[in-house]
Amino acid sequence: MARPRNSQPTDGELEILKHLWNAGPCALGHICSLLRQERSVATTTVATMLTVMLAKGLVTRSRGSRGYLWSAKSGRAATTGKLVDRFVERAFDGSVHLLVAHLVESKKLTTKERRQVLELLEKGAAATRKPGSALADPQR
Amino acid sequence: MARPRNSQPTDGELEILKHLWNAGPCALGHICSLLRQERSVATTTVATMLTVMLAKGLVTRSRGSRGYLWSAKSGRAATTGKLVDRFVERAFDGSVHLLVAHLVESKKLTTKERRQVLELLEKGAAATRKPGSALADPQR
DNA sequence: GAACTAATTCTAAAGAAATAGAACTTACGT
DNA sequence: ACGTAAGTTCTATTTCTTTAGAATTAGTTC
Repeated sequence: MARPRNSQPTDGELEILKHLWNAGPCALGHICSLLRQERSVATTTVATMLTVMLAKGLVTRSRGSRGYLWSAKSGRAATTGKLVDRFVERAFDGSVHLLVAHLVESKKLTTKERRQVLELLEKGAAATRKPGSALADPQR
Repeated sequence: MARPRNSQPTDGELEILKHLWNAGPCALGHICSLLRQERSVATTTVATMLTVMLAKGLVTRSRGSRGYLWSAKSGRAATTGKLVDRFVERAFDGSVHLLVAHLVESKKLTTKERRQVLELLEKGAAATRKPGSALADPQR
């Protein structure tokens, strides 16, 4: 069987994935119009990107009325999780705690956001799940 | 006047910056030996990267006994902050709150880390909260 | 001061990413 | 059924990153 070829999406690929997550399976033309809400792009450019993404295992496709319907292969949460993992590895030497400390210490969180985070932590701590628990598995 | 050319460091460049942050101004050879703790790399490769980084405004250099001494231009915190900004923009459409929510909801934070985050938040938010708030006790 | 070696600069190739033109296929509407 | 527009595939260019050889410059050492 073909190796999964576990590549991370590039910036452009991520834009496409976001639209696919929002809209579900799309034809090429629809993806193009979604992207064109932000910037101009040729149809063939998007087609080439989708082909690359197919080879990378980021999208799947099924026959539609005309051509294919393209879908994201992994869900938003799973993909985002991998992106976070990679970023933490790259910028914080793998320490999530360092990232969170940075966020909290920087001015990036408003007072309101801080309170919302506290609430989230409260909920999370209430369940007191030990590490390794199957809860919140991003692989969906 | 020369535009600052405000580029983000690539993965390889970030590795070099990390070493410069730790070690302070270094000669080329020293940077190479630091990098070679992880992987093998030719001296000319590192030299080329440093030249590119100089053009990007990521490093500065001053005359040393032999050749230059290279230094990171911006500190760790400032650079990391920009990296976080960019990542949040890219993966979470600019919402730090979404990133934090993801971290809290995923299993990425251990119970201990969660408590440490709470403590950090306590410090930061202390001014805005009323004494005796139930939020102060994560183990409840 | 001659040899050794660190460092620099120049050149360049390979790979990834983004871009799109050209040509071909095919479904849809009238 | 026939043309148009959508979709695909192939090819190709540009830019960026990583990589490093070759040639050169210049301290260090003996």
